[in-house]
Amino acid sequence: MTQTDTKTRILDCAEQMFARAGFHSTSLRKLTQLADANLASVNYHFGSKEALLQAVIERRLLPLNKIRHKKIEEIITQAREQERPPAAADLLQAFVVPTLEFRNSSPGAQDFIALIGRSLSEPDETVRHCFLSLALPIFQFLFEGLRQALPQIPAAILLARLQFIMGTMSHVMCMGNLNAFQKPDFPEALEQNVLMDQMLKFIQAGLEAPL
Amino acid sequence: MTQTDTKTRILDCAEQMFARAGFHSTSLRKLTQLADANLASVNYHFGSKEALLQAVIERRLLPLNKIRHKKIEEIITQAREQERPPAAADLLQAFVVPTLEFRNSSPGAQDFIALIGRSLSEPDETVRHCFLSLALPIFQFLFEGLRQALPQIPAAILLARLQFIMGTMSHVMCMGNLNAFQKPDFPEALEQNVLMDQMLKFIQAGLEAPL
DNA sequence: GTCTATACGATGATAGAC
DNA sequence: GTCTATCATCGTATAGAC
Repeated sequence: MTQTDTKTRILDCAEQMFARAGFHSTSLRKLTQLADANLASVNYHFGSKEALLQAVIERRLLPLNKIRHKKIEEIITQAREQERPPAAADLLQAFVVPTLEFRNSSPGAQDFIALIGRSLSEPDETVRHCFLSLALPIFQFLFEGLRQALPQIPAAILLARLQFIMGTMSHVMCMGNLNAFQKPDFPEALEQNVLMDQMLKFIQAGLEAPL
Repeated sequence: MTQTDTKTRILDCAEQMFARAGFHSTSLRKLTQLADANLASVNYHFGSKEALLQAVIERRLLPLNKIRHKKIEEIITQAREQERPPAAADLLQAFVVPTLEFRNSSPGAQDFIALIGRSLSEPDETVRHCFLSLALPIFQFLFEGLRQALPQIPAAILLARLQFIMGTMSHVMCMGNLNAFQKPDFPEALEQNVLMDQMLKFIQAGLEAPL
């Protein structure tokens, strides 16, 4: 065993490469080379390339989801104690802010967030499912909270709006501070914190848009 | 020459397969098999797989962008004649509505819209650039219109909001009516028209969110 | 000009011997 | 755990038939 064991090194490299080049464009040869591991070690430790992806996502998403779940739960119980419905803005923040904090917690986390941001619109069924199966419970929990917060909005419409929010988020998470529209006569990209603050304002306004 | 010529058949099949399985997951062998063409014909007609993608995108995006450009221009000149700034909602509609109409114009167009929806968050640099280079001018034109419509919003923030809008749109375009969160105890997906109407309301509200 | 058949070199994931 | 072999498949190039 070296400083970090083979399995962890593979996970770290996979996270980075899957995020930056995409799952299918990442070859196990390059990956194991970068991770200073043998080509066959991926199969040994994880079983297959897809199982590696699953492991990469699980490693970070399960803890993150626990935090998000707890925060959302706090908002809901706090509101119930005060015998009022939870505020939609609070619920959104409880979901988004931990994601952002997590994202800034380590370099690998940033890659990871980009990875899951993309997973939502992944063409490949299996890859998308790999992410969705782990993410659905927290989406559902957030949705239930929002139902209480905004009972005047029909459930189907609220769900659609939640999807819009996920679209916005996943796009921002993918791009990071890299502005896709960057051109000479375009304004400079916003500072990261400001961008995230603006995103929250954007999705809050959209969520509560007039019917 | 058969009913449709080889080049068109290849374009049609590529559009469908790139959209549904992704660019890298689509092999030229399966593609040419489906298009009832020879493996080498892609290289003969287009030069390479990437050039084929470029051709697929150009074929539909150039005409669509012309329509969008014209509509946006109409809104702007109309506003100028009445010596008032254009309305942000009108500009957004001028951009979004032709996209939706186009999307419903043919089955292939639906695949195409999904394809470009995904292109915005494509990990592969070359694929993303292939789309962005064709889409940037119309983004920029829309941005200029929005600048006039909402002069009170700082340019950098407005640009960020335009990015959020593109994120929402691309997500919806990718998914189509397929609800990613579909689960037993979730509400039914909205009808297509209602979904699009809701999307417009969402992005309009987000765009004009309080600073 | 179009299309076909076939070959090439590279790379894919995986499995079995060590 | 590693090394190496294996075999499928990839995108592309080319030579020649219609």
